[in-house]
Amino acid sequence: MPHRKLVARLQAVLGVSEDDRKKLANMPHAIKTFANGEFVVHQGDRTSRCTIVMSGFLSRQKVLGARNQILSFYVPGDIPDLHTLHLPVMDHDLRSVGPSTLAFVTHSFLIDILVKSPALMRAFWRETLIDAAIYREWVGNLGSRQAQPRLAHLLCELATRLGIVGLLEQDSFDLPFTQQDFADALGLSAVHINRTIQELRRQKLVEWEGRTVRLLRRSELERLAEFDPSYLHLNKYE
Amino acid sequence: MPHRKLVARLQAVLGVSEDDRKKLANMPHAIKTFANGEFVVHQGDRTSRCTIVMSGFLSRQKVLGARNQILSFYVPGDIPDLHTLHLPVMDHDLRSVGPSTLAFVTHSFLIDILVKSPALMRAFWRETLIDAAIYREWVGNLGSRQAQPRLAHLLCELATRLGIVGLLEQDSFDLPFTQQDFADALGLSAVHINRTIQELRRQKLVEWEGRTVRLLRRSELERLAEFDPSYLHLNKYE
DNA sequence: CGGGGGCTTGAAACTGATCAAAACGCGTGG
DNA sequence: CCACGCGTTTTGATCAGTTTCAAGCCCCCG
Repeated sequence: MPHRKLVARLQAVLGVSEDDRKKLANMPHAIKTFANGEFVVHQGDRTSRCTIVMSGFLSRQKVLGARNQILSFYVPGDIPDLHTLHLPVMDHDLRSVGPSTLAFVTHSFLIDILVKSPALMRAFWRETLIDAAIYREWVGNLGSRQAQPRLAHLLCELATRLGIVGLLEQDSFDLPFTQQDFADALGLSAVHINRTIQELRRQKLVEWEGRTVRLLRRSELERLAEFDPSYLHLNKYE
Repeated sequence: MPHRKLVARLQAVLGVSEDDRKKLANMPHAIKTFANGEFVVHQGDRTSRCTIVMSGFLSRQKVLGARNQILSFYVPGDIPDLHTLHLPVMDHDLRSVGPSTLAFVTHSFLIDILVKSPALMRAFWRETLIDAAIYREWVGNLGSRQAQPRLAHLLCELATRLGIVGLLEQDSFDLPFTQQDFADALGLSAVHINRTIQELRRQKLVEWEGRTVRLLRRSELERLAEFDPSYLHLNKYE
């Protein structure tokens, strides 16, 4: 059952019936692995299938002038292009950060099961709304915080989202991101990201060696980042 | 028929049948006017109705540290809190910028007509997806452009969105926004917004007196802003 | 006529960018 | 097993864009 993480997420986010759970578990799908940096979908593509992240990470990005702006990250269990159900032309790229394994499900199949199950429709719509809430939070993060709290906020978000799908161990997680990736996501230069990380290390708020990040004194870090997870709408009634 | 602008928008965005159009036109609703700066909904409120902007402007905002970050603007025809259908707890404030007239429609009524009309469901879901696409664009705008193109991009977006609902005359439009509002939206200081406006004026890219903005040499301005309206998904098949 | 909010201006301070180079680490091929 | 090479991280120095603070101005509204 390859969609375990997706099903787990949908359940965490909104009660899904036993019947619907079966439908999800038995979705016809194609599986493909992607190498680091490989494009999954290009800006301007018209697509007729959705992507489910099974392992690894994706970034949504857009080339703006000289920059490669990252608009969001996706973790296992996410459906980064669920919106293509109703907006089939991609207005940005989807790219693998580190190696990843993805499942593809056709729009027609999804539409079919959504039409038959209002609860599932609601759950999927809700997923796209939470995606939007995350962008909103990023707008606030980029618009109003300086480098240190800005980076801290992203780390808190990633930790929380990874926690939902069981990829967090004692506030520690593996990320295939380079410092340049953080720079691209946060609107800062790679050099400044480096110095900001060092500052977080110096303050004993994170351990960060290679691709492994551990949040120390997480509540302290969340205070610094003004992180309030309510925008992730983890409670299925909110 | 108070929802003319909304109906016009939904038609522009996705074909809606004659029957559905009637349903929309006859929605039971309450109308209320708001003064400049008045709050429509507060962060944390649990709401059971949606708001349609009939005239004026709303801003979605959140207090972050010392800043009052504006996350988006809404123009006539928009439904700024459509997402509360599935995420009833607001994670930010909704506030009138200048005086506005708003219509309120209950969730229960909307759910009812959406369940009965898949086309309408699709149209509304799509609206929330376009809302998300706008946030994405803002993330890119804040993360990768400096003051002048950043402001120019926002102006181009507002002009385009106002154009859809017929509030643009020869690239000229009225905005009740102060320079501080632009600062709050763009993550810049009011002083710098002021200097940036002056620079745009000096380059004869805008006329900007009081509350009236006119875009001169719009294509030039769009080039400066790297503005590509495709993210607004005005074409109903994209 | 007075008051106040918004706009404008100037000067100084600061955050983060840029440029450049060195150090590090890791996989590959010899 | 070592040497090479390339991408990433780190460091230093200088530079640029933007903020902050402060004051003055303008204009509309009461």
